[in-house]
Amino acid sequence: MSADPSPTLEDVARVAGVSRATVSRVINQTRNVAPEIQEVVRRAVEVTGYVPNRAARSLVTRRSEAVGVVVAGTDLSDSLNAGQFLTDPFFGRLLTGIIGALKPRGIFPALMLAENPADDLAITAYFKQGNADGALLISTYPDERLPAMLADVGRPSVRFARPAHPGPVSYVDLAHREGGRMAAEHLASIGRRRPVAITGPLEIPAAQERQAGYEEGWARHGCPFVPAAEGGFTYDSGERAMKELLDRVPELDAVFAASDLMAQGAIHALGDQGRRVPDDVAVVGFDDSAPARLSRPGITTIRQPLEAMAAEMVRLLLQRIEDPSPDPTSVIFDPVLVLRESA
Amino acid sequence: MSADPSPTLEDVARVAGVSRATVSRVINQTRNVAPEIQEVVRRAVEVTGYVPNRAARSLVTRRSEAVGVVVAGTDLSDSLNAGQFLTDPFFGRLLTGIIGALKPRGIFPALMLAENPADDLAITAYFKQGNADGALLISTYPDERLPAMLADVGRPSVRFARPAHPGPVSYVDLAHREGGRMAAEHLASIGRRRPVAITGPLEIPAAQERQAGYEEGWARHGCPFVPAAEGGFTYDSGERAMKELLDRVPELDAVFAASDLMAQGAIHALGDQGRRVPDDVAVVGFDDSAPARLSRPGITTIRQPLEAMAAEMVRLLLQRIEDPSPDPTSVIFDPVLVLRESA
DNA sequence: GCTGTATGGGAGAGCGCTCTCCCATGAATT
DNA sequence: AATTCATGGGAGAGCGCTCTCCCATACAGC
Repeated sequence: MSADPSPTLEDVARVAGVSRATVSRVINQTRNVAPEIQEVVRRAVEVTGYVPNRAARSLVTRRSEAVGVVVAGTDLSDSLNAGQFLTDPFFGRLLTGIIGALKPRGIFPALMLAENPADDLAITAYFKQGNADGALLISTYPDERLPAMLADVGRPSVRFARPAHPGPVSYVDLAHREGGRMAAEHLASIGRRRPVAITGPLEIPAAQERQAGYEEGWARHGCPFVPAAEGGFTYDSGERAMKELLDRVPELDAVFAASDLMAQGAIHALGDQGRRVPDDVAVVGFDDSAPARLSRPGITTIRQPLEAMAAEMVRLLLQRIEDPSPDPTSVIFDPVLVLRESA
Repeated sequence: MSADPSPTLEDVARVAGVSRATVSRVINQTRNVAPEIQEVVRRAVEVTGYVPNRAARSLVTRRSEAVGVVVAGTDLSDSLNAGQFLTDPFFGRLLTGIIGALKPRGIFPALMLAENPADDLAITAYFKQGNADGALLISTYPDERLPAMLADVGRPSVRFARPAHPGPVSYVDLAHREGGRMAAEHLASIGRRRPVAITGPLEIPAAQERQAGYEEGWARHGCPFVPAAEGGFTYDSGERAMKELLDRVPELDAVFAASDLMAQGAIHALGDQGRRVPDDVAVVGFDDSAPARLSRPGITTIRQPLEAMAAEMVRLLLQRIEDPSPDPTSVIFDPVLVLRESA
């Protein structure tokens, strides 16, 4: 069963009675080969159990047929934090989407965590060695170094979320502003009039835009000012922000939290103060992550089509690997309002 | 900055004024080289920005210096489920541990999901092509096919958790029985006398052993029979099992749930019935995952040292890649009781 | 008939490394 | 002084592919 010296093209050629070149042509469908010879070759491949040697092929094609998924962002150097990031449902959906989109090409992505500048260097070296042809970057915080470093070693990258500053990187993003607007629209449509907001970290463009859209939406409904507290996307920060807002705006009846986790924290804080959700206060989250689906009450939220976005990232990257000449491009996806119990 | 034609060994040799072989020796520290020449070579590497070409090296060494992490288990074909598995905190900790242990070697693991037999084939082909030297297998359910398939193509694998049937695979596991025993011991030590259990799926060896240990522990404390309900490791199944047990054994005062998620579900069910935790009923979970830490009350649990286990998996795999001749080995880790509020 | 042109196959160079030989040198042994 | 031997360097083969040439054949057009 296990042929120790793995068969080579030469072996297949001998069995098929043709030259190495012909076998290569059949396998790569790179030029016309007479149908009957194709058949013979294919049978020989079958018989020998031949599988092309990736290293040999890569050596001449200068392609590894591999891609890397780089997870960057907050300092993950304490393992707890890193574990939590990998654990983030948001990330899980994205990664699953990436793996699924890569599977038909027989590619399995290499996973890397970029926690500090030393990691950036190691990752760049990894790409330069030719271990992977391109990178998919996922980072919660705008990260400018890697795309440029990778571009320097001739490796294209596609980023999830728009970078803070334009660079040599394509990206896929959500229409965050539109998402915020949808949240306001929905809350207004169910008769709420005293909105507040729990924003994400405002140095993140996405957090800014969600908030801007939300405010814009309320402005249209005659509510020019929306009290807001800044959170950090986490459960605890949502809880804290909610407490603060309850102090500042006791009469509030609607909350938009820029992440489901913060929405969950907010709902907890509301419960502690005896406010019922959604009767007293309606809550809308963002992401449509597991907490939104599973917690009680289920959280009405703005869904990011992460699987589709992941597939698009893959498509963009493979395209740029194929032909690096065109400029980086970006694709923006529309969010979807998902109704549950909280609003 | 970006040298389009990446420098080769030849280039470095020319700059250093030595032969290709000498440069190779310095880089790989493979034979004695005069210190002053080493210095010259190292400077030449610096100057040229040389990085060895992985493909060329792999072609001759027949090593890819890559490893794969294969996530197998329940049918993940619906993306929801798969996303959830990647999302599992258990998995996140393990994966983080693996990545961390691999990092010093400059290896970034390729992530693969094995959802069905076709995937097994694709994964095996991937390894046979020489894309990776060995596999780390993580599956919640005993999976027999892959280790043998990989062994057939000459790739060692290390599994997380003991396989149902012995095979050509090393593994790392927890002393589950001991964990169950610890849970019983602790519950008995705080004066509980009416224990019940929510087990994991009993076709899983680990679930069986946790339960066996738990029963053994109680037997020592004069409680030969422990009512049990089977769950599926999930939140919902824990809630359901708890309800069933409350019906069957209304006087219960202690619960051991074979996963933190089930413990969380159980606590929820207990709350619905007006039972206070831990005053009326003490609850012990298993894993020490995020839910155990973050939920209220915090769940007293049996911790798996997943990071250490992941590091050991990596160690075992690299060792077997280095020298495949010795038989597969296994390493068993001891669990740790983590005290929180629930018991 | 001869040339022109597809069509399909083979020969062989060469991708960038590693590693086995082999050789030059100088120190140690006799 | 002659021989052995350890030490450190170079030459060059070859890993398994791809791909550019080149050539043989078949068939069309004149």
